[in-house]
Amino acid sequence: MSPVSDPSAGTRERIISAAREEFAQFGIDGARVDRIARKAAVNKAMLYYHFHSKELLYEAVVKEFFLGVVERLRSHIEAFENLEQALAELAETHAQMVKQAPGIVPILLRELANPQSNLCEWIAGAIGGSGITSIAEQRLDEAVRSGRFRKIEIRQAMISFITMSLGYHLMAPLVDRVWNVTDREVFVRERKAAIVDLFLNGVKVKPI
Amino acid sequence: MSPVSDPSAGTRERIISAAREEFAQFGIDGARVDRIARKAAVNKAMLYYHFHSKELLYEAVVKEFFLGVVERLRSHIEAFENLEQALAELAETHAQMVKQAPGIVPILLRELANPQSNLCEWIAGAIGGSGITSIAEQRLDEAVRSGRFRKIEIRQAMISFITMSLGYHLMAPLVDRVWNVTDREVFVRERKAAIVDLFLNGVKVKPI
Amino acid sequence: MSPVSDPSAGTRERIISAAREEFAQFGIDGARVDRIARKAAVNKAMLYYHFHSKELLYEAVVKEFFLGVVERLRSHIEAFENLEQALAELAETHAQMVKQAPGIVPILLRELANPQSNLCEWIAGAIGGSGITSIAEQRLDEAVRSGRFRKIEIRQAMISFITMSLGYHLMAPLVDRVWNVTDREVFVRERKAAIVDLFLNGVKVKPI
Amino acid sequence: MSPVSDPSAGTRERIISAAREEFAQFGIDGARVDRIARKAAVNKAMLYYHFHSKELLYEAVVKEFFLGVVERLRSHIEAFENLEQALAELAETHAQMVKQAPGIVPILLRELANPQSNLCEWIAGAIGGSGITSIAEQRLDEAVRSGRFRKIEIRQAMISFITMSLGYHLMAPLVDRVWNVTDREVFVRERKAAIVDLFLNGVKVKPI
DNA sequence: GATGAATGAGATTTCATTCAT
DNA sequence: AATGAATGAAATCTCATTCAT
Repeated sequence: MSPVSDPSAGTRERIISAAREEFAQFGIDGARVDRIARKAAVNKAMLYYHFHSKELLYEAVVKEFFLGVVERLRSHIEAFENLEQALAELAETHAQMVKQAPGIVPILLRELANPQSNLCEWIAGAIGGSGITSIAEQRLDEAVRSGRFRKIEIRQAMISFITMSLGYHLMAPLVDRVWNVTDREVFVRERKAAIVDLFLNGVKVKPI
Repeated sequence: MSPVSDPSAGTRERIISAAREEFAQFGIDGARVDRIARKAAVNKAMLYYHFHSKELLYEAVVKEFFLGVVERLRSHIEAFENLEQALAELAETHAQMVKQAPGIVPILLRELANPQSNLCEWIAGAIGGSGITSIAEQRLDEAVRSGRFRKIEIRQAMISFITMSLGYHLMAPLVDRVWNVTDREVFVRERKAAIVDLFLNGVKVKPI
Repeated sequence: MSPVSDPSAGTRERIISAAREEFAQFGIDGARVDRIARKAAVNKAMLYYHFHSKELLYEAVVKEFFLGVVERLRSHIEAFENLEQALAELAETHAQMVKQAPGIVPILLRELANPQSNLCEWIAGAIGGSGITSIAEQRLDEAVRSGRFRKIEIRQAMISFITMSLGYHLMAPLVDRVWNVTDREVFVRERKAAIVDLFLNGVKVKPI
Repeated sequence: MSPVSDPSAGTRERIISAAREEFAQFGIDGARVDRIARKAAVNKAMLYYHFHSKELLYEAVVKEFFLGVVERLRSHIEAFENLEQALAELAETHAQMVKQAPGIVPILLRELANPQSNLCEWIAGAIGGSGITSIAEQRLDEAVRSGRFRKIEIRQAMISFITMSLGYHLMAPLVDRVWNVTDREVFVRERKAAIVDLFLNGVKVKPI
């Protein structure tokens, strides 16, 4: 609630940062331009000087936010050649992302909920453009061709892993209550192992 | 946009139905009381007569909506003793639910996004209360004890299946674009088989 | 400045009346919605309830205003068969109109000044639709055919009379200063005779 | 909309010129300082550096504009001794002025509409100071004294001619629609003759 | 002379909610 | 149960003007 943005940062950055918080907490409709300005310690008119409208400010926030996230994802992933490690790393990255940039979860959720969202399109483009998915696809493809993995549908498999990993973080407020998860920190650590285990076992060719 | 509710239905029902649409499309903050009243073909004051406030109307809508859904879930699930069938049926039920009550997805997403939501709590209660999870838990437990399944963490396994199934529906607007899903109908059908296959393979004890 | 509208009048009427004053004094851009609401002794939101926007309120005001004026013009004119009397009556009506509905002059002036005005079109339609001009045209035509008037261009003649009569009222703030008109009341009385005299002399066939 | 002012012209001139356009189109209340600056291709602050306020800029524009116009009027008029020619020339000058400096009409109209305008006073002074009216008055006076013209009220006559000539240009958006003037160019040419004819016939002593 | 950023006051409009009937 | 009109508070956005450089 109090002004959180670094006052030495540029005005534009302070606004973006304050807006990110506000949009994360309240969504675009619930967000209040007044509050954003106050948090950013700028005159309300400055918002409009820099971003023209609440809507465009929102877009700027989301795009900047996801660009950063996607970049981090990409740089984390590509280092790994070993698929087992890569999966673990992916799950770990999801967890860290959620922890370090918590605003991204509600923002993403609300975009998923918005039937007119053109930002989903944009986000998909950013993810696709980063090459993450094609790297993953290649690795899985190799594993299947080499006979290490069963003849699974690769696309479905990728989506399964993503939903198990990221999907949990999105659904956590509900899942945690239904399954009585009390210490999320611990749970997430265990989950990382559990989903890699499930996935690999589900996918690998059985001996004999 | 046009009044959709059956005008012969009771006023209360017409309002609930119009409100469900509105809240699904716009969320609670984006929803407009005027629009709801117009869609329901009632005077705005009537809406307050029956529901006291936008907030309470929202709660009424959500609770009624989820009660129905949970009830349907439960009735579908409990019939099955065979776990393989039950999993397939669960995935199928998720798919049908999304198709027949499409408003539920955005509403759920926005509740997940709302940090102060006490409705998540309520929904979790409804799900827990329905006994679905405990039935599932028992079955998995038996399977592990009997040695058919590996010694997995049951809770994580359940969550993994749910996220693979329901999680996809929540994340579809993004996932479909990233992985270029064009015919969702077909994709969902294939997915049902894929996740049951992955799950069972991932979970079963391997033959020597 | 003080609330002038009859508080017993209907809300809509009070708003129209207050708005007429405001628009006459300040023009649409200079007008303030706050002031209109205060003058009409209504809540600002009422303006929007009844008229949707400042722009539409303005249109409503102008249309209502001119309809009244045109109607008065028409009823005054058509009584006269004698053309001399009709001209005098027209000049008199212009003078009375300006006196009794003073707001109409600035409003008309500003519409004339507005290149995008579609209200000028509308006003022209209202005038044309009232039949005033065609009555006038017929009478002049008869006078020319009968040989009482010279073979003048009727359209130019009509416009000449109108500009001499109404045009003075529009240009009065300037004309009065240039020609040092101090008592406008007297001046207007004299002018009525002067323009009828000039017009008839200018138009009539000269006795050999 | 695009910057129209000659960029090689001095800053001050560019601002004046852009402002003239803007004020002509929108009036002082509708004019936007931003737009003027953009059209003049200068920084907004520059505008304040040179003119101190929107109001003063407006005054500067109007005064410069009308000084030019009055000067042109005067130089055109005084050459003529023959009154018939002088009248024709006056009408012609009005027409040219409107064509060459079209912004002047809306500006004048809005000043006429503004009850607090002190610019009307100033314009009247400029016109009076130029001597146009006194020249005209003398000539008419001579004509009456010499017996060529009837004993008309000279002031009314002058105003009648001015309103017939200039008044048409002010009221053209309305008049053209009411009387279905489609080719204004042609109409204005014919009008010049028509009003001189009407005026002289209206004013001259009839033979016997 | 010139600029980009900043500001305060206020403009129009919106919206959940209530009142009188 | 039902309505049209009314309301207050607040929302978004605008705009003339000024400051720091």
